[in-house]
Amino acid sequence: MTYEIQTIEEKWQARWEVERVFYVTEEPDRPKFYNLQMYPYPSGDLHMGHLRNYTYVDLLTRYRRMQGYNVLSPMGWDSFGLPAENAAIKTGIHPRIFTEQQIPRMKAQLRRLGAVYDWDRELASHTPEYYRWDQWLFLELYERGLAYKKKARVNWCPVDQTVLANEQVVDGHCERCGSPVDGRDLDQWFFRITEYAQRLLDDLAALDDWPDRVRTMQRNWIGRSEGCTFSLGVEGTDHAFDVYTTRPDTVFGMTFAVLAPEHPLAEALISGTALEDEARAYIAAAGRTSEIDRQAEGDKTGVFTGFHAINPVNGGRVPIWIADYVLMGYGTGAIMAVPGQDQRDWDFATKYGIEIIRTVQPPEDFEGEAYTGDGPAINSDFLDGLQMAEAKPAIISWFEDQGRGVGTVNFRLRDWLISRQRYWGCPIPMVTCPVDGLVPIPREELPVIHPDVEDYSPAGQSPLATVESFVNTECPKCGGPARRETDTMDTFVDSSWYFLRYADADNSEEIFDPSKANYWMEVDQYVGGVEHAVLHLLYARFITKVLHDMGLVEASEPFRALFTQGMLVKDGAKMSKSKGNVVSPEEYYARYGADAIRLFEMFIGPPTDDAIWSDNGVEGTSRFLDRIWRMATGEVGTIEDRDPAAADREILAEAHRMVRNVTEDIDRFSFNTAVAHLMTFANTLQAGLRAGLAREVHSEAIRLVLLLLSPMAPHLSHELWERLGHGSMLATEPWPTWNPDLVARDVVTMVVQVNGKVRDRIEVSADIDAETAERTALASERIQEWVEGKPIRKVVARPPNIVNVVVG
RNA sequence: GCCCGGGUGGCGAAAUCGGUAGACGCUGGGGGCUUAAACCCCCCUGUCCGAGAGGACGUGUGGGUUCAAAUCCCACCCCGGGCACCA
Repeated sequence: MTYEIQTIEEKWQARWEVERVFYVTEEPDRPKFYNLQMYPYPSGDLHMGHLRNYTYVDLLTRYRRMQGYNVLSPMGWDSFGLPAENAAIKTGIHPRIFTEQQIPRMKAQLRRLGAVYDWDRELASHTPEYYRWDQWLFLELYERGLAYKKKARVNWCPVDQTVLANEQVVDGHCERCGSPVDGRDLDQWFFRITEYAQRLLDDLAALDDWPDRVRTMQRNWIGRSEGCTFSLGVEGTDHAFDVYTTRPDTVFGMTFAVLAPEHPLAEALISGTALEDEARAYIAAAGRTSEIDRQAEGDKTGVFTGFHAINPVNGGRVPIWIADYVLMGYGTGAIMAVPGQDQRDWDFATKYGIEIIRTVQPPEDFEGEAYTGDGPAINSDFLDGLQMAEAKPAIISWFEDQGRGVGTVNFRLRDWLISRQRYWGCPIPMVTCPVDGLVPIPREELPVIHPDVEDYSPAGQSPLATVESFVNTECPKCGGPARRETDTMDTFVDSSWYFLRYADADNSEEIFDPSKANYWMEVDQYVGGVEHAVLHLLYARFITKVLHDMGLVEASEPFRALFTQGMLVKDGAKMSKSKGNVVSPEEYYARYGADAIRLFEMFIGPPTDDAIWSDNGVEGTSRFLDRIWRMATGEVGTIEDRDPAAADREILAEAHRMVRNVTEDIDRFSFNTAVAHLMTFANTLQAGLRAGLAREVHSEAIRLVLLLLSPMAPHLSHELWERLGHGSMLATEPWPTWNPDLVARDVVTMVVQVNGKVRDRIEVSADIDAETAERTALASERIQEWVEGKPIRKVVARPPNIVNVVVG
């Protein structure tokens, strides 16, 4: 080893910190760049997969800094949550103690990688200084009617013993622990995200620096649909119920109607009838089944109520059924069933022998299933002959004229359930008073600190409920005895505004100073995993819009550009502690140093793709860095004190091409090819040095290499920069520019094809015109051999790159 | 089922606008340096034919458009992800 990696890395890590190179304040006259990674849970140990992501962000921080931006790159901890709590249950150690042991370890590991942050802005969501503003935010939402408590069927994780938001249920299983989720009816707190559904949908359109994939996922999750809600009367009673449909044009084909088992009318209708027992048994069975078990498509069940509804368009009698394929939580919890035009209704009708009427003309030979395609309408009276796009507005107008229905919009997005029956989260600042009902804690009493408990184990209710001194309190309104809310908030509440807090992390008077937030927001580049596409990223957009509406921040979207990095894969699985396939960086730090690891992580493949870890890849980037060191320090070839010759000037031109290529590649997040361009130039430079290189060209080439390398391999670049006598700190140097005159080529290789196959390559002047190119190509002996004896049909010349001769 | 991605050497990959397929790196092979080894340096490394010059083939499969297709169009196969009884 020609240099002491460990010593150098420690030296520069210390200097960046001591000289506060990456600590920033608002400077209104400078362009700012807010560079942010999703703040991590402080798990303690970083593996190679984490390092990849931290390196991307650090690279961008350093790159934008050199480009002259006032770069904010803060770091903090998503420190509430289940891992600390589960550790506490096992060991009895307080989650706070556990968490606060992990944080310094994580910090040390980030420093070890050479990642730089403005640590003055460090925050941790488990601290009262932070979560008092969660509570403040909750109260603001409560007062605006955006936080409310209601009894609802919720997703219950039997292992974690807590409720989950819809977004946290994946394939019917708990997103965290993977166990199957049950249904439960509980009194829970919700945030009214549905009120923002349309805005959350509309504003997606402007987020064009987000991956389409994420935008599509959010669009689907929000799930806007346009249709019609109309009322069905129940024959022989005063009852009526609303149904929602996206296909009102098929209303003439309704042959039955369905109520969800939980629909209030279901109980009212069956009560006291002959079918009562059977129907009640069905409803009870459905109630025990979770929504997940109900999702067995094709195996639909239901029970007839004995009642009929009247079709408003033609007075037809249709039976009313109760079936669990209709969900109470969407639309009106009741539907008109049109088996001819809807496959689910078709399946149900077929099973129970219900009549099927087609109201849209299916293609010839189409039978045996519902036809869901476009018109023309048939069997539909005044709609006959219309296509779907004409029939829908026509029938909606008819309903509206009759006063029986109205065009409506529905969203699949449900309100965000934020209550959690767990200890290690932010307490909800509310009390329940027997006199005054739900009463908010006054703001001046915040934060509501959660007390220590004996037992962290969840038991169907929050462990906080076992602490009498916490639960029993006074009503802030009447002073009488009252009970505190013992649920805590979903940790996604913490993470839905932390990026605003970074703008003003120490503020003890307000959640943040709007003028500071307005300087830094929006986040210019956000980096994180795609797994948050409909969780964190949707919640953060929602809360940002609420804070915008409160007048606290001008931005109505939090993240201008989003970059979702791929995962690191080993042995066919994502690198993770639970899979037992993590590669610890320690050994690699010791053998190759942080720079070689960073460079390999950048070189391994496209950053948005998953990448497969290979043990000897670091070897390659380490060799490259060693070579740079030797070339910079004059250990390779000969450096000659003379004026540059043609060969030297060509190497300088190549250096400038490297500057252009690397810059353009970093700008388009193609870090792997940026590294490749540095390697390509190193090969050129090495050949030049072996042949003998003019000193001034050597110096300039090395200067450019170090500037370009510094965001990726900062330690080695800084050390060489200093040793070569530059008095400045490399990190604060301006990013290099390239000279277009040098980059331009005088002579290029022109490819000559015959019938599309490459037959010759000719060196030509770069400004060759089409006619000369054609003449030159045809003059080539090799081309003449291929053309000989055949008529030339056509010559396509695209100077200076290609000429294609078409013969025969 | 619907909606997105993707499929290129032994491996990771590149090809930014339809214009030299395989840059760069890894692995492997040959050679140099060395008493020897490591490091380092040079050469080769898509498949097939050929002593070589060179030629044929080649980007999941089958068609098509074009002077020219990894790239565009149609159909299909496979892999990954998202949504999924949302009326």
